[in-house]
Amino acid sequence: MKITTWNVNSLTARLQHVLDWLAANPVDVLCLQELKLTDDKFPLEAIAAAGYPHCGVFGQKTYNGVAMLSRAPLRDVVKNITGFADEHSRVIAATVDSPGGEVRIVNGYFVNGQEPGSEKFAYKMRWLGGLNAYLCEEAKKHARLVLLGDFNITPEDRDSFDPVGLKDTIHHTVEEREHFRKLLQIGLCDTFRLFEQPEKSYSWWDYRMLGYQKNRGLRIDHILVSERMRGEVKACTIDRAPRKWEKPSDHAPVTLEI
DNA sequence: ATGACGCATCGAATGCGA
Repeated sequence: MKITTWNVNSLTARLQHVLDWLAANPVDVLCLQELKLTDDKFPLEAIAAAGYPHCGVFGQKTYNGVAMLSRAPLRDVVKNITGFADEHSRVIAATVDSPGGEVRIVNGYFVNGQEPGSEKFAYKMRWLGGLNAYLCEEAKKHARLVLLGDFNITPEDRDSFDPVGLKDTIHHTVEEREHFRKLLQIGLCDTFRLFEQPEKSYSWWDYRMLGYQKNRGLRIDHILVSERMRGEVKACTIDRAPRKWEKPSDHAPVTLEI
């Protein structure tokens, strides 16, 4: 079974890329972030025609918005973080059957935070606190749990192209990394690091200043799995191919194979 | 230090991303 996370930076602008990518990579579940559209504008028909008739959609105008596209039915779809009031559409969770039994998938578009010390950064910290409490409860209910999405956090220095120059800046602060570590303490593990990976592996590159061409990137899109699933993980890979296409998303898709 | 690129917004200049 394959599950993918991809921040598409507007599904309106990226629908053809999504369809092209799915045609070449027929994964079981595709989790999207930054739809930047309302539910009524979600291209259900085109996505169903591509083989994904089961969609959980939590859209929002202009910003944010997440969705889960699945070949198999989704059960118990829950939007946002239970117990944390949020104006933004940032999280969607659902249960799907897999060969190893059912899996609970939580798909998140984590808060960016803009700048340490800002009001947006304070919101990021509150949001991460809410997410952690929510996942503690989800972990109790679901032995097989996947948390994936755009975390907007580099877990370690090796996940950034310039950990020295960018020290303590957004995505690199001690506070953000502490929150990431607290997710691991629930029993989740960063599946990308279960395997040998190329040096300087990133999932996002700035549009500006030839970021991709110079591989000036960050690894901020992650797939974590619960303790129970750790032994099932066959691979976790970043697909850089669509980042080379015309008018790409600035993020690459990341795929878990179990 | 700033801006660079891209996307969205009732239509142009601005907010936001990371």
